[in-house]
Amino acid sequence: MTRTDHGVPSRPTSRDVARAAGVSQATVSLVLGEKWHGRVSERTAGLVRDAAAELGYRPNLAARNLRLGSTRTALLVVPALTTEFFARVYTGAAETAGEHGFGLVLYPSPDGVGPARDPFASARATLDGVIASSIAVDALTSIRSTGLPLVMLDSDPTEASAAAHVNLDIADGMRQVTDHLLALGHRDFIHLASSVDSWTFDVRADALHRALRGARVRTVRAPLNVGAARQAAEAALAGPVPHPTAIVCDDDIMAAGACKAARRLGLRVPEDLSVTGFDDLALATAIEPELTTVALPAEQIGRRGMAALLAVLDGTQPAPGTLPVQLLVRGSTAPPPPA
Amino acid sequence: MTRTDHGVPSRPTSRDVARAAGVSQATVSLVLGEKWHGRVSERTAGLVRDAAAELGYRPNLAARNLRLGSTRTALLVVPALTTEFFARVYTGAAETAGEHGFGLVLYPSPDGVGPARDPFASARATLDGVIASSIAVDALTSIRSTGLPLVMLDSDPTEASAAAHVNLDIADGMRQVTDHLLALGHRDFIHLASSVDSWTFDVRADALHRALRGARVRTVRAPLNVGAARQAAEAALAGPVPHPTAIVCDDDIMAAGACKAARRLGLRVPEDLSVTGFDDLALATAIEPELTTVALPAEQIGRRGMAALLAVLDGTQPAPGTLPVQLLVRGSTAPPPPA
DNA sequence: CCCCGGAAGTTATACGTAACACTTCGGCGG
DNA sequence: CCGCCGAAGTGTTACGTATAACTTCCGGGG
Repeated sequence: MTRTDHGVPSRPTSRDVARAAGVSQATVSLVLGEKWHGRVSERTAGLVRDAAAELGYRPNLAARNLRLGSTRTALLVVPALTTEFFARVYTGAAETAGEHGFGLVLYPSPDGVGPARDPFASARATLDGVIASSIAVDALTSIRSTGLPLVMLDSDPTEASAAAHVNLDIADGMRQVTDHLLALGHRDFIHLASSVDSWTFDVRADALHRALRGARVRTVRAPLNVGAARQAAEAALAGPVPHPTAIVCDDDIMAAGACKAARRLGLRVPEDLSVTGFDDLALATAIEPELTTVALPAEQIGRRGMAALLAVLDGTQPAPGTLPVQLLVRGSTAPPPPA
Repeated sequence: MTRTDHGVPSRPTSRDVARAAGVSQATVSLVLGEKWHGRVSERTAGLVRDAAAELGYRPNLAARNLRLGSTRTALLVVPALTTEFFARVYTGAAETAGEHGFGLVLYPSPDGVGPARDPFASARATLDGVIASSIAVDALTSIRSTGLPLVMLDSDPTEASAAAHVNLDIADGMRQVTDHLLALGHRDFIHLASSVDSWTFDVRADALHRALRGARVRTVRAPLNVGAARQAAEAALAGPVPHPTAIVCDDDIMAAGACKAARRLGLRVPEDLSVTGFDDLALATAIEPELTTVALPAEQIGRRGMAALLAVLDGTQPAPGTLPVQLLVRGSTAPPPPA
C-alpha cells in the first residue's frame, strides 16, 4: 500500500507493485499493459504479475484515462427504459463494444419526453463517443455541445450533427402492415398514433398515409401507455356506425390498449376489428389474441451503431445502413366482417 | 486551444482559459470551482467566466477525477432491463444522486442469469460506489474484488460484503396474496415459481409455503418469460382432476403465461381459476382480466439505496430499512368454483 | 582489441486539475 | 512611521499512469 501516515489502506499503485517486485514503475506498466514482448524477460514479467496479484493491484482508471486522453468507453442514450427494445439495443451495442475492448454506459433520458436534462449530469463518465437511439432532436443540444462523436440510431437522417446514422426501414414495416390489411379487404382505418415526438413515429404516420391514400383513415393520438391508448381507442370507436374495421397502432403497447378498448365495446378481435402493433415486444405474445406486429432487429442496430462509432473514432467514415424489418402475422388480424 | 503544432483543434484546458483571461491557472480553477468568494474579485471572476465561455471550455473529467480521487459517480447493477421495475429503481436512484451532485451509471448484467461477466469490463467508468439490485450472490464476485462500497437492494441481508442493505417486505407481500386467496376460499394451489436464482424469489417461495402450510400446494418452475410460463402452467393444470383453483405466480410475466395456459385449456379466469402476479408491471393491466398483483415501491427503493450509498461514502453508517409493499386486488381472482 | 547492436531495464516527463502555501500590496490602528 | 492584517492572486506540487528516450550490460564480428 502507498505510504499513508496511518490508517486508511489506500489502494496500491503501480509504484507499490514495482517496489514489491523489485523493478521500476515503468516495467510494471509495460508488463501489465502487455507491451513487454522483447523488452522485459519472462522471469521479470512473472515477478511483476505475481506482485500485482499479491497486492490486489487494480490500475487507476482516472490516471490511465488522463494519460491516454481516451477512455475506450461510449455512452448509449435512450428515451426510456420501459420497453425491452432499448434493452436489446444495449445488448447488441455492448457486445460489439466488448469485442473491441470498449465499455458502454447507459443513460436513460428522463421520461422520453421534454428537452431532457443534461445527460452528462447523470452519466458523467468521461467518454469517447455517444450513441443516441430514437431520441428527439431537441434532446440533443447537450450532447452536441460536448463535441463528442455522435452516432444516431433510428433517427432523422438529415440531422447533421451526427457523424453517422444507422436506421431501420420503418417505412417499409408500415407498408407491410398496410399491405397485409388491404389484402385482407380492410378499407376503413384508425391510426392510433403515439404523441411522443420522435422521428420513428413521424415515419410511421407518413408511410401509413402514403399507403392508404385511397382509403379512409382517422388519426388519434395518445401517450405510450396502455391506459391512455385504451381511452383514445375507445373514444375513436364510439363514433358513428359503421366502425372502422382495423386499428393500426404505432406500438405494441398502444395495440394492447386498443384490444382492451375493443373488448369493452363488445367488439371481438380479430373477427369484428383487426389490430396491429409495432416493435414485437414481449407484450405482443402475452395478450390474447397475440398481436400481428412488426419485428425490429434491435440487437443488430445496436451492433451496427457501435461499429459505426468505432469507425468514426478510427477516422474511417462508415457507410450508413438501413436494416430491414419484418411483419409477423399473428392472431389479431383477419378479414373485416361482412357488411 | 493548446499549442498543437498544427491541425487537430484539441480541447481548451484551464491554462488556455487563464491565458485568455490574463490570470493564472489557479485562479481559473478557483473561479470555476465556485470556491472563490472572498479570494477573487468579482471583476476577475467575470473575466474568467467570459473567457471560459468564449473558448467553450469544459473541464477534463479524467484529470479532475485523478486529482480528487473521486468521481462522484455510482454504478447501478441490475439483472435485466426487460422489466420496468429496474427502470423505476434507476429513476429513483438517479434522482437522489442528482440532488447530491452525483452521477449514476447503469449496468445491465447479461441475461440476468449465470455468474455474470465482470460488470466493469462493460461499464468501466471510474466509480465511487456500487448499488446492486436483486442480483444473484454469485454475480457479486467481481464487484467485491474491487473493494468499492456496495449497497444491495432486495437481496439477501446476510450477505456480508455489502456495506448496507435496503429491502422490500417481499414476505409480507406474498402473505397478503395468500391471505386474500384463503379468504376467498381457495385450498388447492399451484406455485408457478421463477427458476431464476435470486433471493427475492427464494423469499416468495418461503413465505408462500409458510402461509399455506395447511393447504395443498404444487410447485412448478419456469424461466421468466411468457411462453415458458405458459407451458409449465399448462402441464401442471393438465394433471388429474380436480384442478387446483389458484395459481400463485412469482411474477406478472409468469402470471400472463398462466392466463394463456388457462385459456388454452378452456378454463375461465377468474371464474374457474384464480391467478396472481407479483411486481405490478404495466403488463398487469395490459391483459384481460387485469392481474391481482403486488405493487413494489420501485422508485423509493432506488432513492433509499442511493441515500444509503451516500451515507456510506460519508462515513456515516445508514440504518437499514425495509419498505412495505401492497396487494392490488383486480380481476384475476375470485372465489373457487363450487365443488 | 574495439566497437556495435540487441536485450533488459530505468529515468524522466506529460497528461489537466485542485488546492496548499506563499507573495504582494494597500490601508489602518497604535 | 511602523507593523500587521486582509484581500487578491500566483507558484508549485501531487494525483497514477504510459511511453519516449536513455542507460547498462554482454556477446560477437571485424
